[in-house]
Amino acid sequence: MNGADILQAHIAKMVALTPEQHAAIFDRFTPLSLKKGQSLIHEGDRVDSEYFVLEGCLKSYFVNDEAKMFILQFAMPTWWASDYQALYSGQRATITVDCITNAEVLKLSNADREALCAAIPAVAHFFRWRTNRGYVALQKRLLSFMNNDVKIRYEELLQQYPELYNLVPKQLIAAYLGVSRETLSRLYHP
Amino acid sequence: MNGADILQAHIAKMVALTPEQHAAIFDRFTPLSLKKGQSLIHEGDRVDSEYFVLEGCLKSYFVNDEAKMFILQFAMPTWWASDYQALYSGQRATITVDCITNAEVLKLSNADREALCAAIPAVAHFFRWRTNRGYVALQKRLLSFMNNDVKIRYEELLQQYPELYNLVPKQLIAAYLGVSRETLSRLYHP
DNA sequence: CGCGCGATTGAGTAATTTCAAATCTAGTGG
DNA sequence: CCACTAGATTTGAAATTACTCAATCGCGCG
Repeated sequence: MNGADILQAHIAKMVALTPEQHAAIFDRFTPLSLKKGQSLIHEGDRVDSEYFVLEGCLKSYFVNDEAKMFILQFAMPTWWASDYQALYSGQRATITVDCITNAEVLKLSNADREALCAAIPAVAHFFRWRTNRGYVALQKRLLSFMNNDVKIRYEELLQQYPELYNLVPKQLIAAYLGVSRETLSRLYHP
Repeated sequence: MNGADILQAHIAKMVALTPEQHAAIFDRFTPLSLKKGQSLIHEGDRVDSEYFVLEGCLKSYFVNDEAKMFILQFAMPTWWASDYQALYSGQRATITVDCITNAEVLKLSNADREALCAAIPAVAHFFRWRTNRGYVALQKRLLSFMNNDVKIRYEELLQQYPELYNLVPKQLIAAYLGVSRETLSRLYHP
C-alpha cells in the first residue's frame, strides 16, 4: 500500500471525503524517506511541520540536564509526531524526534494543515478528532504512570505494540516507562 | 463578570466572532450552580457533556481498586473538564468530576458542540485549538512526572495556581502529584 | 467541651537508583 | 570462518527514596 492510500484509509476512518478531496489533501503532504538515526526535529529547532508515519518507527523524546532521556512517544505507522508545543506556539523545540528504524513519513506544514482545515471543514473535524484521541491516550498513560507499577506498564506497552519487543532496544523501552534500564532488566531476570 | 462574558472573552482570545455568533454559542450552554462536594460525572455514568468552569474549582480523578485517588486535573476558571474518553467513545465513565468548592459552570453537550462546530467553522477551530492546548499541557505534566522529583512538581503546580495552596486540602495536592500525603507533608517539615 | 478531619511525625519496609563490572550479541574486516 | 569491537544487556551491592502503618497533633464547628 502506498502513502496516499495509507493516509486516505487513516482519514476515511473518521470522516467521509470524495476521492478529489483525498487527492487535494495528499497534495499538501511531502513524502520523506528516512534512515535509521536521522532526526526530523532537534532540540532548539524552529518547528513548522508535523509528520505522519507510513512505515518504520520514530521516537519523540526529551533530554534533561543530566543527559537522561525520556521518551514521550514511539510513533508507529498511522501515528503523528512533532513537538506540538513548539509547533503551536512558535517557540523553539524542547524535544527531539528521530528514527529508530528506517522510515517513510509524510510531512505536513502548519500552514498547509490550516489551509486544508479552512478549505474542507471535514478535515478540521478530522484533526480535532485526532488530537482528542491523542489527549485521551496521553491521559491514560499518565494514569497508568501514577497507578501501576513498571511491570504492568511494560505489559500494557507490549500488548499495544507487540512489535516493539524486538524492534527497539530495551533501554528505550525503559526511557518510555520512566525507569532505569537495570530495573527493567531485573523485571524479567529476577 | 457574568457567564456569557467570561465565555466570550475566553473564545475571543483565540478566534474572532461577531456578537451574534457569541450569543448563538452561549445559547447552547446550560449554566449550573453547584455546591461543594456535588458531582458532575461519576464513575460508571454515561457522559454526554463537558463543562466550562466560570467560578470555583473542580477536580477530575480516578479511583483504583484499593480506593486510592489520582487527580487528573484541578479545573479552575476558564478550564474545561469532563471524562473525555467516555464523552468521545460513548463508553461509561471511568473518572469522576466533582466540586472542591461551590462552583458556577457552563454545561455543553457533545451534540451542541458538534452543531456549533458545523455551523461556525471558527468554533471548530477554537475547539481544535483548545484540545491542542490541553494536549501540550498534559504532555508537559507527563514529562515533569518522569523528570522532576515531587518537590519541583509541587512548586510548579503552586506557581501555576497559587490559589490552590489554601483552596484545596494538601491530600488532594498529593493525589495530583502522585505521592502519599505523608511524603508531601515531609517536604516542608523536614 | 469534644468530635472529626486534616496534617504531621516516627519507625520499619519495600522498591528503585546509582555505580561498577561482567556478559552477551550483531556486524565488520581480515 | 574467526577475531574483534561497540553497543546493549545483565548482575551485584550499597545507598537513597518513598511507602505503609500507626500514633499524635491542631483546629474549627456544633
